[in-house]
Amino acid sequence: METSFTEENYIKAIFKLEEMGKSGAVSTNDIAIRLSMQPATVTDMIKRLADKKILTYKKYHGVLLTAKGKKIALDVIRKHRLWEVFLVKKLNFRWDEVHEIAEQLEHINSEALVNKLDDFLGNPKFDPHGDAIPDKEGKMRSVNSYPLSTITKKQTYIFCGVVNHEAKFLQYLTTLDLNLGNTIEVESINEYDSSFKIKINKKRHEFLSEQVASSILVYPTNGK
Amino acid sequence: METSFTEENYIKAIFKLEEMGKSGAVSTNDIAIRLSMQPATVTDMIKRLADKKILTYKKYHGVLLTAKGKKIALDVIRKHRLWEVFLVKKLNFRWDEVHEIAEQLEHINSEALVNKLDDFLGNPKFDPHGDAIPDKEGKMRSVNSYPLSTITKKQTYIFCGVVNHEAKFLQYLTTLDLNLGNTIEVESINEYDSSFKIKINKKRHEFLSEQVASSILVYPTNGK
DNA sequence: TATAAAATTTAGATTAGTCTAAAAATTTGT
DNA sequence: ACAAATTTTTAGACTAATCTAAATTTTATA
Repeated sequence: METSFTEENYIKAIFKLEEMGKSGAVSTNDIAIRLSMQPATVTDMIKRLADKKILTYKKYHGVLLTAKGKKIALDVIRKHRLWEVFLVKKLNFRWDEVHEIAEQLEHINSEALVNKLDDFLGNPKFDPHGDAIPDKEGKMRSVNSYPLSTITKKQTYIFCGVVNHEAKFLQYLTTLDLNLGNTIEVESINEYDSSFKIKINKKRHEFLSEQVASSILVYPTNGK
Repeated sequence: METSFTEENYIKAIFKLEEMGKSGAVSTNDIAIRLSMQPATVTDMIKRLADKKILTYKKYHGVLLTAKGKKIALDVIRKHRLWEVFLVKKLNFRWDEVHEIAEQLEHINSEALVNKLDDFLGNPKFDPHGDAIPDKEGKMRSVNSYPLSTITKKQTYIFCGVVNHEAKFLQYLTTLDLNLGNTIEVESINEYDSSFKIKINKKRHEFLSEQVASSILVYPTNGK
């Protein structure tokens, strides 16, 4: 019934790959790459997870989480994101410092703890990177947001999340003083290199490369 | 350099046994009993810890922690006790509920986290059971307290700690509404069964068996 | 559509942490 | 001080999680 630290990391990785891949089974290789592990190791583990009914596995054809597997993944993600809120809001960590610590805290096993933590934090719906926090049942808000790089209309958007959680990237946004919830007014899009000229919070003008724009999620100020 | 979850539990157990035993090496058997493990398993582990210079080991003659081993133990104890304060003061857990959760949290590895947690809690000196919290350097307050059962003088004492951390025992104290910091006035001591008649906070009269009195730590209100 | 390339699995090995049973060393009780 | 009891260690085995190398299956391409 219990899942080990290691198993939880596999389950989380598979959950994220399923989300990204949109439809279709998740391959052994993709899991191996995501976890920096050898494919042979992954084969062993997915056999064990299949025995535990956490996923379905067809030899040479990848895996899919069962409902049970998805629930475990969502529980771990819930804990990860709540702990990130705690670290930023209560302990004053920066948003680029919390990921590694939350990777440890997410495996602490106590239903009472996660629920009391949730209440203590005021039942937040989003973590410091703008990711939605699943509730006890695994349900979470779905926000219609898009990478800034896919935007073509020159209008005003709200910066509501990041795709990339690397410290270097987050620190770069901090140097721009670009924070979650800020408005981003698209002033022009460079056809040649797909870079953006924007105005942040109706005040400062900034330049964003395509690389940066593709890691920034926004939604339009009007429709949402 | 890093210590595993399992190693940390051995180190902590040995530290506590050294404290209890007062002088002399800690035996394989005592460690095995404390950790509910087979002596053969303990022998294996202490060999590994000796290789890592965490303790000194002489075959058939038990172990003693090195300075390095003691520092690791104190770091784990510091984390355990700070997390207990967090659970009780911030998340409203009862003092009888926090031990198991803190047993997990104490192994989270992040110096920044423990130090920020310490500050967030206001740098507490004692945990919810009255145990002193080591600081960054491993130093902690030493309080001259004694089990109530060793008291012979009929005077007023302060209830400042418990020896026994079992939930059942703590819950019993809660039903008596006997809390850390309360005054305990010793009214009489039964010679026959060593039980105590006391007055709590100058208000309520209660009866404590020798068994309970031996798990309660007090210090006199005048001298300390 | 046959074959080369890529992905996946199998086989065999390693380490940490655990066990039981047997052997060895120490301690204890006359 | 020696035999019995107790404690500790050794030997051999197991599981979870990992690896490398070789074999197999699938996929892509010419």
